[in-house]
Amino acid sequence: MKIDHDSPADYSAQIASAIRDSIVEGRLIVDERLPSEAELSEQFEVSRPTVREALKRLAAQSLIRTQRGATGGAFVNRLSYEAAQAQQITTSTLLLSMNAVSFETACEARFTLERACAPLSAQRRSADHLASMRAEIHRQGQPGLTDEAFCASDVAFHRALVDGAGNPVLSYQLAGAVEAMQPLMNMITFTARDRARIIALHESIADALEAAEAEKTAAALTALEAETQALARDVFAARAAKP
Amino acid sequence: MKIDHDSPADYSAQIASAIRDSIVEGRLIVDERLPSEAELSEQFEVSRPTVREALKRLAAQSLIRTQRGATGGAFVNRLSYEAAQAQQITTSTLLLSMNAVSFETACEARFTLERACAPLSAQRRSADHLASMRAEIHRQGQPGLTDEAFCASDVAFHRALVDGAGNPVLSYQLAGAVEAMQPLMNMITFTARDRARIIALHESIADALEAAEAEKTAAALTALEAETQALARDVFAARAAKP
DNA sequence: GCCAATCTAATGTCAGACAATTAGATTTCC
DNA sequence: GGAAATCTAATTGTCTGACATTAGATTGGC
Repeated sequence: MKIDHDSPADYSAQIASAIRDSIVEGRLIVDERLPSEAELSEQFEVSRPTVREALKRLAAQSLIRTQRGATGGAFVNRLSYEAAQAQQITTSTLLLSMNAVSFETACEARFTLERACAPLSAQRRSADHLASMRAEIHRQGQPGLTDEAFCASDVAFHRALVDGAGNPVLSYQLAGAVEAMQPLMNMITFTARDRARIIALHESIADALEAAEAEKTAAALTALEAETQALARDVFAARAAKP
Repeated sequence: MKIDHDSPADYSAQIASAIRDSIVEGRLIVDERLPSEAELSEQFEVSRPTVREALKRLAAQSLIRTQRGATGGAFVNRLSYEAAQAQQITTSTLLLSMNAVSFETACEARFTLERACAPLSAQRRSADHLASMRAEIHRQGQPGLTDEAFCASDVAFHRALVDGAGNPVLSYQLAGAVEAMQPLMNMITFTARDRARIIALHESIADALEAAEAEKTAAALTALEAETQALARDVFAARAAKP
């Protein structure tokens, strides 16, 4: 492993790339220990701080973890579903907030993906998932709930729906889509009547899943999407009218 | 912005978190310039190398970019769809390769998500998307194509299908699901007969999209999923039988 | 007024040092 | 002889101070 000392790119970026490739392509396996920083700096013919910057880049992506002490060092990290989801959510949230993505587009994407889970979830959801969903529905009906808390509960409800599909890869993929919508949803003010309609739709979703009816679940999700889109249109129209 | 000098966590990690939060929560907006490294090291009361490690962590997530020169510095980066997709793909690929995810689970997730795109894609796909799909189908029929190239073309075909839905958020979300399957697909050896069956299904998908028939598209995708799963089962069974 | 040389502020890199942490080896005491 | 305490070595985390490199801003000459 060498780097190009004539390349315009930073050494630390090159080194990080080289190591990342080794991991992705399997030359470095999970839990394997990388050479110490001193050894790496010799191998790549750069100073230790430069190597360290490269390692920090990899640590930021959860590709490695570091440990201090005698038998310490940098180890190839097993990327857990948890860590991957967290990254997904951060990336998705930023993508939406920084690119003036319309509420409509994001909402469409989210509900399209959720509808995809409906058949699997109707077939496989456990009693636990149903219980979670019912609990969130109950919470959503509590008086005095802030809009933010209402949205958070909405997200929890939908994540239970997705998890019900019993496919961890699917859960991971959808985490970003569901969670990243929350900041957008938080821009909406929900009247009591709005909440009642949403809760009713949540109930019909939970009922359909309990009855293992995929079609009805998908239909209810479509209705909820329409409701959400209409709500957002009204809010944004009102805001545009009198700023 | 201060850090906790008594915390067990690395300073550089704390600093990176503090700045990341500022970006996510909108206190730092796109293209805004961060204080110089020297100023940051004063603010946080740490040395410059420590600040630099923190900045490299953020750069690894494409949250900031740095520029040298007199008016240089670190700037909040607009997270582009491209960069976000690239991250998504890396994360998804690693997640699958490191967690012994079964072919079955990954394949199910991928096709479930793709089926979700079928209605939108049938409605909105442009001539360009159809042309891309036809071109990939043609390539897949070429004799002498390696298995790897066949898989790559398969991925390109499916990405065209997803892009046809005309929702960039959806395209971004699915990029990971589609691309991360490639290494798993590459473990399969495709006989001429296998390829012919897959190509026929690709053609029926393209036909259905051209005719704007959402149901048929979804059905063809389901058939392709069944075909792929069967193929994988055979390959893995044969490999288990005589290692 | 325009162009080239210079200035300047910022990041990129280096060298060397010390502190903190931790596992394992060694020693000491019972 | 065994267990607890201590020591040692390896490694990461951090600091200081310096120099190199880059690219915009400034200034001077014509």
